Amino acid sequence: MPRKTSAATGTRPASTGKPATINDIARLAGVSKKTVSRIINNSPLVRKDTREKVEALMREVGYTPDPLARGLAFRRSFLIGMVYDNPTAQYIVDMQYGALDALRDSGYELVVHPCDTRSPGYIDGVRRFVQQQKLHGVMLVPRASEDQNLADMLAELGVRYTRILPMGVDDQDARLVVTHDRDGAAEAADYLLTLGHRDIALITGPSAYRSAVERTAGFVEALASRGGSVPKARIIEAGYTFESGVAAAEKLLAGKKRPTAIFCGNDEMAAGVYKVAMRTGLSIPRDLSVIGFDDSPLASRLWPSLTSVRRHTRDTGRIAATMLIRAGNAPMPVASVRPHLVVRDSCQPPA
Amino acid sequence: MPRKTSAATGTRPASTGKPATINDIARLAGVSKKTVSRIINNSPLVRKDTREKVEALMREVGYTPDPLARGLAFRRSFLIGMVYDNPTAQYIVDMQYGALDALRDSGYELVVHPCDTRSPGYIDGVRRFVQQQKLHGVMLVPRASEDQNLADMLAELGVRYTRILPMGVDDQDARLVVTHDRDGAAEAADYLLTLGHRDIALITGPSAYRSAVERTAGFVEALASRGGSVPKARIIEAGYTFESGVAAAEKLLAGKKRPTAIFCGNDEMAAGVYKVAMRTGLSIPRDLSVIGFDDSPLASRLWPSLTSVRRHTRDTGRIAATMLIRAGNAPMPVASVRPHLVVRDSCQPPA
DNA sequence: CTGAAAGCGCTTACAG
DNA sequence: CTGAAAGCGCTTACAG
Repeated sequence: MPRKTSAATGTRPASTGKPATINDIARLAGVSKKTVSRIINNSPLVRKDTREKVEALMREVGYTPDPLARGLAFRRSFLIGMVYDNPTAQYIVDMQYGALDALRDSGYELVVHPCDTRSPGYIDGVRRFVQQQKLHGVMLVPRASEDQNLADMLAELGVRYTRILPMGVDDQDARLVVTHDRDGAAEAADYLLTLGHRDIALITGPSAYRSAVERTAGFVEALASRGGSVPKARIIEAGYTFESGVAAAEKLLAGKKRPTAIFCGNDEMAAGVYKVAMRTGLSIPRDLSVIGFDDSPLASRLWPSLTSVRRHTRDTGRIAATMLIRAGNAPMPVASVRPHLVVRDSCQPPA
Repeated sequence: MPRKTSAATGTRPASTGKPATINDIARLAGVSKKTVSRIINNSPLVRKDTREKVEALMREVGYTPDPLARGLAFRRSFLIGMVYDNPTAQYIVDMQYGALDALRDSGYELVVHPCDTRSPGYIDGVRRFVQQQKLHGVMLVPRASEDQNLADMLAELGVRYTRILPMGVDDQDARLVVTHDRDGAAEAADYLLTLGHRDIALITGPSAYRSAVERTAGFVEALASRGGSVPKARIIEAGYTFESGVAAAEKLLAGKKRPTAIFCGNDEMAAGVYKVAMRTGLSIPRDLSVIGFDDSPLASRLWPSLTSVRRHTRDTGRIAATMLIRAGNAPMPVASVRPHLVVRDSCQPPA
């Protein structure tokens, strides 16, 4: 049987199906495996021509180092964990896509780890995950990212992690991605004021969620800074769910003294407002203006399409993952992402 | 400084923070590391009392074998890859949750790998992913699962994989999970016939998707088996997207000879029908009955809530992952999941 | 700038 | 049923 030989050198054994190892490269290049290792790890202690020769060979052979072997020797895998406790599918998927954008061709892979922050043993579950897999880094996504105990556990383990948070927080061990939810809510407030609304109601997420607190504060403060205000009775705390949005809207729209606009902490609850308005015979936006938060696909599926605050989730995920795999412990301790309002058809000046 | 000693033996060194290794266990148990290895791998070649003694010790110490080291020795990691090319967030997330249900406490982890089946190099991308990570197994999710070339590549690599498919297919190398989309569509047809509809239209997904073909066939055949039929002009091929649903609905609802009911290949397109109906002043379900497919969250967010076919995606993911990690190449080559109709408020008898 | 030795924590192949 | 030796494909620590 004729052996296929490398067109370039003639010395490389026929492609046997078995991937090349560091030993193959070292032998073929006539250097020690340690030199190959230095090249793999971008050590400066390699002569330029040696490096170029070996790199060319690695490309020709299609060599990539075995992450399992590297991981064993490094005592650390090439896996990035994404830890989250969030029911919104689009948000999670966008975050994953973003992370994968950053990880593509980096040699790192993304391992997903949803958890339930309300269950007592969840921190231990994350610890086992991180420790056993010897993760290279962990992305903490809201609301899991808000749990200081989780972050403390990770810091104690000495594993690097990023926290994606609606606002700044004091954490020396973390790399932070701040999403500035306040700004998005403020923009919504400005928009409604500009349209002429004065009687505005809020349906907020649970006050145990920082995102809910931030969005509410951002909205109320922006209103106040322009002379507006929201009476307490016009603020209803709901649960970020469709059903809770329905319940809140029923309260707000029951009497004859209805608000002319409602700002919702997310799109799900805004959809709940739509449902109640439809049932009640109220026309959006003629009788009632509505704004959501998330700019989920739902926003454009509703009729009329929903004005909402876009969060740039994919960018957020990309930045968070990049901070984890970037070489060195260099700067970039805090990154920022800012939301912005996407205007659609759910608002108009009050009657 | 007082050393903490094991209450049980007094011989175990204080927990130093460093996880125990197979050598620690062997030494402490007074057996060879090979015996510990046999126990880890459930070999029958271990005396019962030896096994129990060692297992108790492992539990006490909190020992879990290092997947990196095992992977290196096995030449195979403990990672399951999920390969998909699907834009629907909820579907992907449900599939992931299902897979994670199966993987929980199994020692395996889930690595996600979205891809673009229309890009030319995507199969090579999956190959590199599978080969470099030495994946233990791969889950192929629609529509990537429909690509025979992808499956062939995996078979050639000798890696085990599951294909989740709308219908049966001939693939000796795969473990199959058949979702029987036909049955769900047939149930929708029966329901509309029972309500009294005779002039029914279809908005289908792209005919290049097996799911679209199956759903259409299932619907049309069920109609035919009860004496009904759908004229060609009443079947519009769309793209599974909201926008394409809008365009299709505009055609169907333009003239005065409107159908009394529309069956859509997914919920996204059904939302498009809603939009056009709203805009046109048609009332659902009074003037028009609508059925979707997916039973996505969108279905209950729309008003009136959408009758739709539920797919049991999480179960599907759980079964597919289970087939991958189940020991041995035992039976269970094909599993089945069946959809069913969830009746809500979007249908009623025709006027 | 380069390399030979030892080791990461497991398993395979072989011997008993 | 049990174990000593060699090896998986890399890196660290040390020497030159």
